[in-house]
Amino acid sequence: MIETQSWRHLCTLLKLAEMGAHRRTAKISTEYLARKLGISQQSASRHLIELDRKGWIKRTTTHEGCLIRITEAGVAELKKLYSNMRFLMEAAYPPSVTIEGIVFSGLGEGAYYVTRDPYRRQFIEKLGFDPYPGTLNLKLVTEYDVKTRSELEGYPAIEIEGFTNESRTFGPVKCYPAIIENRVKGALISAIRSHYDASVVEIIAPVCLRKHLTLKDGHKVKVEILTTP
Amino acid sequence: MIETQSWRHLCTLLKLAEMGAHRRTAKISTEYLARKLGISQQSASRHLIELDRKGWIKRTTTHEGCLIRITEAGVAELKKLYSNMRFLMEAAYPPSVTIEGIVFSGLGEGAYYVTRDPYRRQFIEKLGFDPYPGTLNLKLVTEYDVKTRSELEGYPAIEIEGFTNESRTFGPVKCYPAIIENRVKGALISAIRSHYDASVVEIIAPVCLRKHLTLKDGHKVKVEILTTP
DNA sequence: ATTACTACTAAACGAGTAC
DNA sequence: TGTACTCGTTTAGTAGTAA
Repeated sequence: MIETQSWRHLCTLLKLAEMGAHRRTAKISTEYLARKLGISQQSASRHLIELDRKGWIKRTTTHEGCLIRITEAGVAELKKLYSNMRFLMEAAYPPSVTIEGIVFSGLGEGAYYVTRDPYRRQFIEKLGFDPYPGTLNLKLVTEYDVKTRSELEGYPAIEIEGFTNESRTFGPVKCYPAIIENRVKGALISAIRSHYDASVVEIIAPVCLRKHLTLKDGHKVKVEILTTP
Repeated sequence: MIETQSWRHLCTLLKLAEMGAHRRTAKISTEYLARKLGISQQSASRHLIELDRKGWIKRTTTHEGCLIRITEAGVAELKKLYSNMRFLMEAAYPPSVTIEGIVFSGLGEGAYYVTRDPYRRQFIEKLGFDPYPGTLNLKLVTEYDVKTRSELEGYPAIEIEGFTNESRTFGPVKCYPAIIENRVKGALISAIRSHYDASVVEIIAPVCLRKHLTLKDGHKVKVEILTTP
């Protein structure tokens, strides 16, 4: 989110802001800034030169110290970091989690459920794609993946309503938008079939994932689940 | 506020938090972290070791990556930075401003005003000290200092009410708690005497500043004004 | 007083590689 | 795959000092 090279400059900028330079032109000597940063006067001087070159501060050097004002661009950098942190500290759940599982073949009922029209229409409406008729089954093999998947239950999901037709009842389904193998947008769906345990997940996508990603049974697949729908 | 040496670690910690490691144990390979930070895998590895040693993260290395969880101490560091930034970005005025002025002798009326009982009782009650009978006059010589002083008008001040006695009316006074020469707590007072212009300020303190700081006319004095009373 | 240059030192980094 | 060590290189930091 923020380039590493910028960090050192961001620190200095933050300290300048603590001295009020983001609201008003502040008179700050390099020696004073250096003391506040715990570095040498020479380094502080260099930092200021670099920040100026970068356009993050506007500076006038006088024989009594520097008159420093953080520019719009500089303030924008600080705000970026701030809103980033605010999101981080105040969000109740992470923006995304990643799990890995091993491809295996189910009994093929996935296709049956996914293509039931009441489900399908909701997938199109709420997920934004018409799912390929079939699900990709993944077996979660590590304790970490199973735990991560179970934590998903606490996060907000896209709810697909259940329905009843002449012969039987189809339960509600929770969907989590996901990115499969960093490339394909799809969704993790839960509870279509309750007879699989917590160590199994099913993935749908607008395309046939097996073909599209040339997957075979036993392959390991990475799924990044987006928790902010 | 934050030691310079910590900043590099704080960056890495922040990135780990972005991956959710402040809420849950996250599986993060050094190579992945390195890519996100824009550094080498070796450096990321070293950073993790150092964060672990520092007690900011708890780590288990496996052959599939590291299981990383930010500790209480680590989260505390992030929160410290966050609240620091929040204060910075959301406050309407800086926590303190510093001005410098040259000592000069007034006509001695400062003592008269400061010792009027209705004023004096309010100084004791609202500023927490009994002012030395007399004011230190400072002439602001740079444009910067005059401008800074004028900005003070917009900040919240301690209000001393005016009063009327048998002979005349004494106007209200605004006070700003201040630290003089980094050592003595006092206050900048405004509008006791309106015939001085904006380039003059008067300082009161519980002690005689001229004696206490061995000041003479022409000496330069630094006053840090606290804007959060 | 200041700022900031040059020359040098210390620290961080990353390539190669062992495990 | 992974992590993390050594070691040469690069970068950041400091001391001295000119302006």
